[in-house]
Amino acid sequence: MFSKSTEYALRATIYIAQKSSEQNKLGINAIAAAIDSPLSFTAKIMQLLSRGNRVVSSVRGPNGGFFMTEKAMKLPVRSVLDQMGEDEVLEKCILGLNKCSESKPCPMHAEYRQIKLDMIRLFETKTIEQLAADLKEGEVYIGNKNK
Amino acid sequence: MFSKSTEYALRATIYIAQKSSEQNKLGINAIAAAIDSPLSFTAKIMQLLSRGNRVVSSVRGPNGGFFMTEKAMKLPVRSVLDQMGEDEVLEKCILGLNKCSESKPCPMHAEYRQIKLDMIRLFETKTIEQLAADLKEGEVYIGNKNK
DNA sequence: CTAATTAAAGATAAATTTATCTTTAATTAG
DNA sequence: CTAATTAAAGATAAATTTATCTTTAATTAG
Ligand code: FES
Ligand code: FES
Repeated sequence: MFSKSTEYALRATIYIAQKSSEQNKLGINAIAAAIDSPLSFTAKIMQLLSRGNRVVSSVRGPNGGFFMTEKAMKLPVRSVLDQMGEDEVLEKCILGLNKCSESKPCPMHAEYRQIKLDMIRLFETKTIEQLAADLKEGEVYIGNKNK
Repeated sequence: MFSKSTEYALRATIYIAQKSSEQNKLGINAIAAAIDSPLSFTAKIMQLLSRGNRVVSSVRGPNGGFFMTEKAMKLPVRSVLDQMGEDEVLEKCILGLNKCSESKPCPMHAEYRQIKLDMIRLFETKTIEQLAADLKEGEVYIGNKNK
């Protein structure tokens, strides 16, 4: 479905939303360890994810790190896709035609249509904050280690 | 969602199902032109797709080419994924955890669960033949050119 | 101001996917 | 049997994605 970059970005965002605040920032080491992702690659992804401080915010220097504002946590999960430049990914034709449309549909379009709409609705209505809350409950996992 | 290889494989299969028969085989040129895919790459994909003659069948030499048996056309679309070695793709965790499961779910699992089941059901119940029938009606497109 | 700390930026590298091209094998028509 | 035709197999190459490493810039504590 998503690229590794986007997967890590989603996991990192949810983790930061749950663990950090402007007073308590998270370093890249803590993030990569928690979401079980390659350190340097995750650092690269965090650059994209925090660019413009729209979704995740970052500060350099001692006591610096990554965090999210209360406002950013209320954004839909889709914002992470947008920030990563993957905003088209949910709209694509499942058979790879250049464009998914009602007027020139592929053979799977009619059946796939509702699934696609459900997917878009999920990403547009669910907020980062809501996912972070589930993580806080401890009933859900963000890495493979399940420490 | 799928790799380019799998997208071309799905499109090629549906096209072959609609246009070919054991008496009327399709050459690789005709297939690539119809589904609007790169010729040589498609040839490679057709090798995988026809290996074992499970989904698509192939015959070499004059009047050779690709075709599908009546029986193969009744297979679920999922068989194409299996044949391409992409049989795990529908089962994956949307956040990229090693394993999607009820016992160690990711933060999106609960909401994604139904979408995933819908997707699996679509690929397991819809047959290649059914998709080909829609294509025959001309209400549906398998390439970008829409000739 | 200086040293320490942290992310940003940039340069590469490794791995994978996508794509192309050439040679071989099978099959058929004549 | 021979020539023609077609896919299979194999060797590369190009492009993209994933990953790593080094240098730079920002920021803070002292
Ligand atoms: S056109 Fe293929 S999914 Fe909509
Ligand atoms: S565990 Fe992530 S989708 Fe099931």
